[in-house]
Amino acid sequence: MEQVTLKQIAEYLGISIATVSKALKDYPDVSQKTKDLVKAEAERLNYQPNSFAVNLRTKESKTIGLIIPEVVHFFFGNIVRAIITAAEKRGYLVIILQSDDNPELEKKQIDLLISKRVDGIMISLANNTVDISHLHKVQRLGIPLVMFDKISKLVPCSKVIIDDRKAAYEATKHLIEQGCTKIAHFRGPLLPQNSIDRFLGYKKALEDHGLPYDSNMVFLCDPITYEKGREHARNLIESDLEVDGIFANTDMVAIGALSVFNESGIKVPEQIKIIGFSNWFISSAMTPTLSTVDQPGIKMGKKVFKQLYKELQAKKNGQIIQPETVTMSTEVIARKSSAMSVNALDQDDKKQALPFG
Amino acid sequence: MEQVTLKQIAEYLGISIATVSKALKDYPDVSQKTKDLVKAEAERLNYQPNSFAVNLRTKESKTIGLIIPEVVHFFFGNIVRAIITAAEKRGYLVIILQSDDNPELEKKQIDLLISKRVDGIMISLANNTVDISHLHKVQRLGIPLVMFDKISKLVPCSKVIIDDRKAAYEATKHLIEQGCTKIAHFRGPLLPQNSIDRFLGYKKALEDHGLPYDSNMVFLCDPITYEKGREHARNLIESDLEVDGIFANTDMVAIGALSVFNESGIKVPEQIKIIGFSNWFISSAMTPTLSTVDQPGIKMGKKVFKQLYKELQAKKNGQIIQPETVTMSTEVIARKSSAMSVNALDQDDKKQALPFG
DNA sequence: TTCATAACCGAAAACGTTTTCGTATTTTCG
DNA sequence: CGAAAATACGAAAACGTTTTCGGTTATGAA
Repeated sequence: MEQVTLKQIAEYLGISIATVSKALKDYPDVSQKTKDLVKAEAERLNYQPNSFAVNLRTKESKTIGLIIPEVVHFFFGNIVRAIITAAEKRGYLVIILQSDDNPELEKKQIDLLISKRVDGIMISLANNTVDISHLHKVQRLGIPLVMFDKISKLVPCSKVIIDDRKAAYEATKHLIEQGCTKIAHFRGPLLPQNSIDRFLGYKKALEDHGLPYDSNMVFLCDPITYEKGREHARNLIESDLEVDGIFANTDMVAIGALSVFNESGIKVPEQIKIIGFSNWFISSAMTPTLSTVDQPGIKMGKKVFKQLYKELQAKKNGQIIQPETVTMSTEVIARKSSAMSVNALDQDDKKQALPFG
Repeated sequence: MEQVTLKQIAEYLGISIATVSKALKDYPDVSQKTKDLVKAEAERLNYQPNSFAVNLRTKESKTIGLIIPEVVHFFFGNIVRAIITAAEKRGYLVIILQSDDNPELEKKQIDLLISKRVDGIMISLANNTVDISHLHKVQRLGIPLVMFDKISKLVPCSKVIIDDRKAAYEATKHLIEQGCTKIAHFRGPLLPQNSIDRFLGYKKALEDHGLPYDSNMVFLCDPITYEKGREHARNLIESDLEVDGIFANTDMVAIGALSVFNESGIKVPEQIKIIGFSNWFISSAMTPTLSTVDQPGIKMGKKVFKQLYKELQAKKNGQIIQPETVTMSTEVIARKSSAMSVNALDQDDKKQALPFG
């Protein structure tokens, strides 16, 4: 029932606590004989070190914190999964907190993690976080910090991101190559760097291909939801705008739009082509299948932890490490929703997102 | 940079550590004057108790563990989110581990949580967990344990589940009420109680409505994936089975089947009606929208934590608590994929057009 | 004044581990 | 054989907190 302690093993064997401790950790100044004895006894009693005491003594918890806006989100879900797995391999556990895109909450959660004395923190910012004093606090306390996806350039820490601008450029370019000349953009909120960059990439692609930019063709989705996608698709239908392509900030929005077109008898991709963003699993299950931009969640998660781990090690060894920014590459996944002709092959759809369940 | 300790506050104010500690916790044997002084100083120095020391002293970590088969899963995602939020409100943090439906891993993770000395554990079992000795170990150590969704009846702990059998019964009944008489079931793996119960509910509904049960109409989906749904839908089309309805073990499978029908020009719901299970968000975004059974993830998550919290409190007060099993209610969500045809004659014609092959 | 009582404070143990440093014993080898 | 070196072990401090219990001072009543 009660957990065994070093003391009990020591008393049983008639030796000191110190020796028991050292024997279990293979210190060189313990004879092989006592090591064997101690280990056997520890095994027999099913000894497990009391991590509270270890934490107090070693001043580390082997626990790291992760704050994300939303767990129930395909992209983040993949990242979370990858981080948990990678961390576990290195003996770290992950405490996950969800900010609900609420900067106040985010701040509180940082404080919580600090008070729990986590060894490091990984965070993807809430959409409208502007005050970043809580992150500075983390750095002031010397706690390794890695930001990903939704980052702030004002915090001098390592970051793992994708090149949203380039990705959006490629997505828009894809539509152009498929023959679109009047491309609308369903953009995300005004504040986060991501949606700004995606918007800029869209705009740049138009310019580079000699297409006019028209601000009426940009629809603001705040929040970025399925419903907003539907709403703007209806707006589009009722307006007198001529549109033959849509680049949506995220798959959710694209799917919303797609559903409206399906219901209204507007043919996708014949009458209008659509491309989303993130490559959620579900995008490959739509009818027609949704073209999108693959955002490598799993790779990113791995990288995020790897970076944090590097800094944890550096801190242990008393080294100072320079912040690094890693940019992950993305890839346009061409599916039917942006196909040039109905006959267009959908064969190279091997790049599937991971299944849900 | 370095965190402030009680000792520092004590030295600064020229009083003892004990008094500082007690002042901060409003012990009655400290004068108001010193309380004010201490609190002001603590505030000024931004004092935060060292949780390692508190843990060691109080023997609790204010941290609980959560093991689920898959984070990237709509249903679990909702549960996770609800648990995290509820836990946070009570001052608990949640360590999340993902078993990947792997019993070995599950076992290791339980050990990890035990060694981290979490105050309690919540778990949804891996699909093919049969050996439950690790759970008995948890109970032997007196760690409060709550199981949910994927449970084992062999473990005497509190459980939060849905009545899968009844839910499946209702879903099947719904199809019957919509006019289906030849209903196939895409079932889940053989082991987990969930898929057994859903299968039994399906069978019972057939019997109660005078429809014959045919084991050829039951297709095993192991694992329960989109791909399996597609695969069996194709099998169905190529077979000479007459089928006018499908009850799928989960939305993912249903969506897989739906996509095959869409591609093959088979009209849903006119030629075949489909109902899924879980009410993933995406089911409402399909074309046609997918009928399903709503599984209240958020409510369940709240309940799971509430139950665990109750047991944590009981343990603190030295009380013994009887395990409780809470059954959450589900609800059939009727959407287009199971809608009755507008024209009854039309429906009859279609029925004759079957089988597909 | 004297004693009982209340109010306030601090010494110290305890939680279980890690690690330094000192000491006792054994071994080595000229 | 004796000194130096290697080997094996333990005492004790430290991590920062909580809490018991005893002691000191102020307060009030007799």
